[in-house]
Amino acid sequence: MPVAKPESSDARVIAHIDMDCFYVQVEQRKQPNLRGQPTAVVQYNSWKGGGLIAVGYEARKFGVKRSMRGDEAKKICPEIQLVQVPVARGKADLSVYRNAGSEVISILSRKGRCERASIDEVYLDLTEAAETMLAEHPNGILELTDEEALKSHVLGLHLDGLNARDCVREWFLMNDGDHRDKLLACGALIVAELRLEVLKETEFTCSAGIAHNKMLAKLTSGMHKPAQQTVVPFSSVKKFLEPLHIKKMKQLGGKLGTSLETELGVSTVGDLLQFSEENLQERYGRNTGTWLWNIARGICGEEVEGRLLPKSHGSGKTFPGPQALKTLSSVQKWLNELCEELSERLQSDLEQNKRIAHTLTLHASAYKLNDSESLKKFPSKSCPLRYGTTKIQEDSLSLFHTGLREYIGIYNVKAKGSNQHEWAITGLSVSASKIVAIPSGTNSIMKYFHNEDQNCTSRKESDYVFTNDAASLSSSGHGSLVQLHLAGSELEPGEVEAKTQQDMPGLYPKENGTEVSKDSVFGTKFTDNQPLSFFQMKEQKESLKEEILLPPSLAGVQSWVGSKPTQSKMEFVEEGSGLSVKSGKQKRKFDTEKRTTPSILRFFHSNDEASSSSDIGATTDGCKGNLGEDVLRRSNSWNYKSDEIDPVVLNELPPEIQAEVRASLLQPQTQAKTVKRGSSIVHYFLPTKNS
DNA sequence: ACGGCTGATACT
DNA sequence: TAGTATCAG
Repeated sequence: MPVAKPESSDARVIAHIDMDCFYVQVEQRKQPNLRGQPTAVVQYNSWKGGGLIAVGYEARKFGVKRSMRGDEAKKICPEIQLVQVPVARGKADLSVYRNAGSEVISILSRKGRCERASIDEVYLDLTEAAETMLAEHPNGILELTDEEALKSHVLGLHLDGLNARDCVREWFLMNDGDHRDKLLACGALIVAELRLEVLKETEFTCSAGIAHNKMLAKLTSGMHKPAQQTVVPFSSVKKFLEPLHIKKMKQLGGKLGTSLETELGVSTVGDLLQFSEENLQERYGRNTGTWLWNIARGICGEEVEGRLLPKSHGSGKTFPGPQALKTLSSVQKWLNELCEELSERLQSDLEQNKRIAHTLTLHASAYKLNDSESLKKFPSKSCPLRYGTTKIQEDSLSLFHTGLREYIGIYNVKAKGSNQHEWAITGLSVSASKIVAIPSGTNSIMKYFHNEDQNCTSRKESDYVFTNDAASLSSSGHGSLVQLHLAGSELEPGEVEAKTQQDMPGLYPKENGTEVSKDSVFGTKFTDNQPLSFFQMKEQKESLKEEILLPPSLAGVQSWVGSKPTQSKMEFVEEGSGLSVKSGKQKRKFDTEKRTTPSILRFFHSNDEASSSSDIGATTDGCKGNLGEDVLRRSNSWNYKSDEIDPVVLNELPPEIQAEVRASLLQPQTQAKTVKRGSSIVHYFLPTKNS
């Protein structure tokens, strides 16, 4: 749920940009003859004309609404042009809209920190740009105000008698005005400029809200559509919010908003003001309580995250009612389609953005026939993600089996075996998450992630095994380190070292290495045959929480040990299809814990003996087989908390590495506190230019 | 027996 | 953690 964040004392300038009926615009650009005509985009069309997912403004005049069926829309608006969403692999494919969104983002990210909020929405932090502009034009910005900015809507402006336009001009000029409002005026100018650039370069129009925080910007970006912008001066916040229905507020459109209405009798934001923070905390918990208290007053400290790329990719499809999947083979067929799309998107993310996803998750929805517990939810399952279409397909199917067994229950499995008519699948989706950027300058790693077609015919260098094992490997026992194993590769360790060094100049410390302090080590020891380089984390004084500090992709290229382990306390164990590492200490721990295994992170592995033999069981029924068990094992196999990188350690790294580590951090919300405003983390997420 | 598909976030 | 729930558009 919502989380409260204090708002900094300094005034910020935040914009929320919202593309106007985006999918429709994309289609109209593709087919210019549709411009000016009532248009909507529909998804599938065999059943009642398909579902509308975007409606153009001309069509809205007729009362056409999103989530109407195509047939309904035709009734209301016979002239309506219904454009279908592209279909690929038997399902809707939104990639053209995703790519169009990327075009926009790459333009908007020019002027400040930029956060991709959704496929057609963006937040911008324009504080620095606005401050700079104001500093350069202390006597007013009239000469800068262009036509577009003067069309802004300024909330709370009294338009008594005067021409609205003159009022706005006056507001932009205010010499006596509040400093904060002057900043907003600059922000409005910048946004107007950006919107024009977007229009010029993409042919898309958008609307915008400009305010001191995300909440207010978001709230107002949609107030005047299409192709207009709205400013929220500090002084008008209170009056603006008071009469607003609470369900209009982001996060309050659902159950929480309903609860406020029914339990507290609150219908407008103003009504919320009567409740003390303590009261709200008692009812909704500390975080949510404070958050509610704050937003009622227009306070919202949420930062604009510098993120231009999505944090996950997914591909899914529903199979409503009669189309529900009732056989394993139909499930497999559809999973294969979904995985194919996902794999394609992962591959292009890798090529365009140099990012690697680490987790594969399967979601399904199902109902049971003739069963009292037919409401039970199908469990989601996940495992480490291996690149390659068929690997993703295999793993997804295993995850499905694991989920299915849990769903129908172990007893039924035993009794009924492969009875195919106890369940029906109404929805399937596969997604890839924990996406981490590969540090720049490590292009060599790219070739280890190619498509499986290439994979089969090329060398077997894909035998790297990233081992990422908290607390088990460091000599101290408390620290952690991350290692890259070279298992059975045709490349010799020396070759790899040379390669890596060549690709990452400056990555390795100088000959004699750095001084190693007692508590905190960025140690690297080279011996002739045993290059041993690793980060060892500082021992936590207060807690023994395990922590792994680097995303595996980073860690993997920055440190590795030869194929022979040197640490005396370790033993390498062949287990299933991968290498495991155990320390004596950890062994005990694992033995007492249910189905825990030493950690192994394998991004991929070769189409090798070990993997194919035990990895994925037969796709037949598998009520008894250990289908999915390997997957389950892998799913426990790694963890790290990148936000727990010891700053002492981090600061000892070469500057460029530091930057990369920071850029790769997961959990940006904790990071946001320490990131200086305007420090350009976005730099590491270069926009992808889609042609 | 239809609002589909895709994403983010927070809790546990 | 992984898995669930909620929310949004």
